Amino acid sequence: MKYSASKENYLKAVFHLQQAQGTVSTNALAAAMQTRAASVTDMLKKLKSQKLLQYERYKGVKLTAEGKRLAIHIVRKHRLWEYFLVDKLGFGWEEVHEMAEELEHISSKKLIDRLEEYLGFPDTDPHGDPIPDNQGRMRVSKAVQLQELPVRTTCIISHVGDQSAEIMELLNHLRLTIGTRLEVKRKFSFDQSLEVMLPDESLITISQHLSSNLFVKPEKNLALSGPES
Amino acid sequence: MKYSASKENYLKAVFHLQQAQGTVSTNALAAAMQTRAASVTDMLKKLKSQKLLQYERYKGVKLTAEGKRLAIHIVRKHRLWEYFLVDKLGFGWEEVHEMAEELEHISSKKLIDRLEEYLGFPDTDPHGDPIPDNQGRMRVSKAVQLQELPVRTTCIISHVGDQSAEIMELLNHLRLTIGTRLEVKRKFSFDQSLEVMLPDESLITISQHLSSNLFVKPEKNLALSGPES
DNA sequence: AAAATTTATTAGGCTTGCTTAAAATAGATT
DNA sequence: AATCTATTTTAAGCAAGCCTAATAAATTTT
Repeated sequence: MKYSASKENYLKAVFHLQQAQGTVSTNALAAAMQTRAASVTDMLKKLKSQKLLQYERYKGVKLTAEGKRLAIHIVRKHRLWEYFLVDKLGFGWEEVHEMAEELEHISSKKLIDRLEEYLGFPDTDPHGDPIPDNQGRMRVSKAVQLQELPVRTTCIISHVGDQSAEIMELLNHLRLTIGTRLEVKRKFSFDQSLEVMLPDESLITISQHLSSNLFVKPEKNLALSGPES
Repeated sequence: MKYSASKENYLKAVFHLQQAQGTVSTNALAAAMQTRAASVTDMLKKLKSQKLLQYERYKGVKLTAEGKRLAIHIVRKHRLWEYFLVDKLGFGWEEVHEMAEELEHISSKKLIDRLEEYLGFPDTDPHGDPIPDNQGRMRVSKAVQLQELPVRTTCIISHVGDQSAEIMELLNHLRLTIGTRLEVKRKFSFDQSLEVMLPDESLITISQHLSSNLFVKPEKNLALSGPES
């Protein structure tokens, strides 16, 4: 069965929102889809009648197994195309999101499987997000928010929560990319900002807003190993 | 300015039809678009109001300069994606048309220019049709219909007029591909069929219907050079 | 040239995905 | 518990792109 680009976008948005929230509200969806709550209610009824999600008036929404399967497949397409654009066509990781928003709706399953093979079965997209395999299995990322790390921890940036051009502009300016190694030096309780050290030993300050969007893999801290093994 | 996939498809269809016919009738368009004449009339009014084509009721239709520019750009995208699918992803030339019908509507101009570069600025798509450059210039093919060649001429298949799966099935069966060298051995006036010789010296018969869809580049006949140099 | 036929257009209606404005429900406040 | 407020739904309507049926114009036949 084929679904419209609009329906696919709703499924994808519910999928992403329910990662965080469990069940998704009409207003949250309207914000994510840049549309009005009334439009969302309309669409939820249609998607419910197609058994792609569970929906009770005034009670929010959750994907069914089938809805989730479809959503993951769209995420897979999005991330594989992003990888293609960066790795093969030489785009910057900050400029590929919009193009991938269109390419993710290309329907051929065979095409996306061949593309994955051509790209060498990459694990993650250029933003560090995991790429689901053709069975919908996604390697779970053990990344945590930079915000949550204690002082003196070393870590590596593994992905970026927000995908906006604005955050990309800031990250480029600070010379932060996927794979950059950081050490948390200080935390300021006043505004929850962090001071971190880059590989070249320079120090920069990161706002709470930014650090909550930076996901990192903690690195075993060689300098001081804690009490646990 | 961005146009819907449907509008782009109409422009492309008018472009292809007016190559042959000069001015295009409503019914011809309806057949090409697999829709009804009434729907075509509706759409022609919209495209006219956007100055993409010249249209007078009951008098058929022609693209304006701007409409033609857009149509060529869509053809460019279609053919570059086809080339990508065959050359990079390893699809057969007979299976890529449908996928390219979707991919041709991806809007980013930068993407298609980068893709062209990545592919090495190919001249023709896998069907032998010329790929317009990013200024819309198309290398004019000097190909003629196989049908029109005189007996004893040698030629090379350069492209295929029809893009259907049916013609592909037949060509695969006869082992005819772009680049195959042929010599016209006999012409039968009864049904306009041809007997041609393949590189392995085998002889096959080609119907008028097929030979009018096979475009060839005449090769200078080395065996017997005619009176003209 | 009138009649018959083909071709094209108009009229009215459907679905999808969106909108605004009004009404209903849920959740919070007193 | 009653009221207020925020959230959500319903109602009505619009544009795009399609449909069928009816009508009009052009073309062919007689």
